[in-house]
Amino acid sequence: MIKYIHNTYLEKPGIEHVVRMIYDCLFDLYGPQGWWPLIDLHETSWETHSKKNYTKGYHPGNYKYPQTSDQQFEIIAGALLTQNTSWIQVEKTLLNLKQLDALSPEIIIPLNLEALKEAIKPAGYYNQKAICLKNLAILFLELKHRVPTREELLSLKGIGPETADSILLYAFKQPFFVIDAYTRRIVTNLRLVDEKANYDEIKALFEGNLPHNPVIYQEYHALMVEHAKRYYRKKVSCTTKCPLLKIVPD
DNA sequence: AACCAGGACGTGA
DNA sequence: TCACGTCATGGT
Repeated sequence: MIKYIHNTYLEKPGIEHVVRMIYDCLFDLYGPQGWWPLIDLHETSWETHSKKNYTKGYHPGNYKYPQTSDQQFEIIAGALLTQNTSWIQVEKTLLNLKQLDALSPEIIIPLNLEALKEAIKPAGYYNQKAICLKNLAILFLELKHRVPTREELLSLKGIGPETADSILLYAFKQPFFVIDAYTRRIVTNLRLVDEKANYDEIKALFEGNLPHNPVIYQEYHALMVEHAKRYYRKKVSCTTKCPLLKIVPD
């Protein structure tokens, strides 16, 4: 008996196995990624990090972050700032904000808008991002340590599905899988979804075939980014050499 | 010197 | 719904 389902990936047998195998393969290749990066981690946490993979800001194998309210807000800010922007530019902006002592919502909200825009400049789109960052700060305080709903985040102008999921997954450790441009390129190249699949369809591919575990979601997403940086750059991309092609059917 | 980077939004078809 | 232009800085 044949089930008719719109999404092509559901027509393929064993998709759950494929999704989990990709994770195992990437983890074997690259190891834990230590997302979300934070601009300065406590010195005491150094020993608990696997030193050899450690890059500034990342904390591979350590899933206890964020530990403070300010770290939580730093992740939220980073998720917004990195929209269509490389992380190096986001780091500059985060350091600018830190210099203004503005990496906390209480300071950002009353901060002079022009000063905020100036700090955000390295990350681009500074006019929109400055407004949005203030609105995020306001929402964050209104929450009073409650976890926001996805709808609350999406209701803010400038917060789309990926940023909302990033905030929920990395700042609040909720099981919302993040789909970014890299992840899209990989799963379409592997023919796991149709090329014109929308955000929610790709999201469902992962959420529907993995344990609803935020640690797995975090690691998986970060691994996809690392992998894509090696095989799926827009220029000089070598998608035909992607090692995952060997373990995926077809 | 174009092209791209861990997107989102407004518009018109 | 969906394709397309726009937002903007700084790397390669």
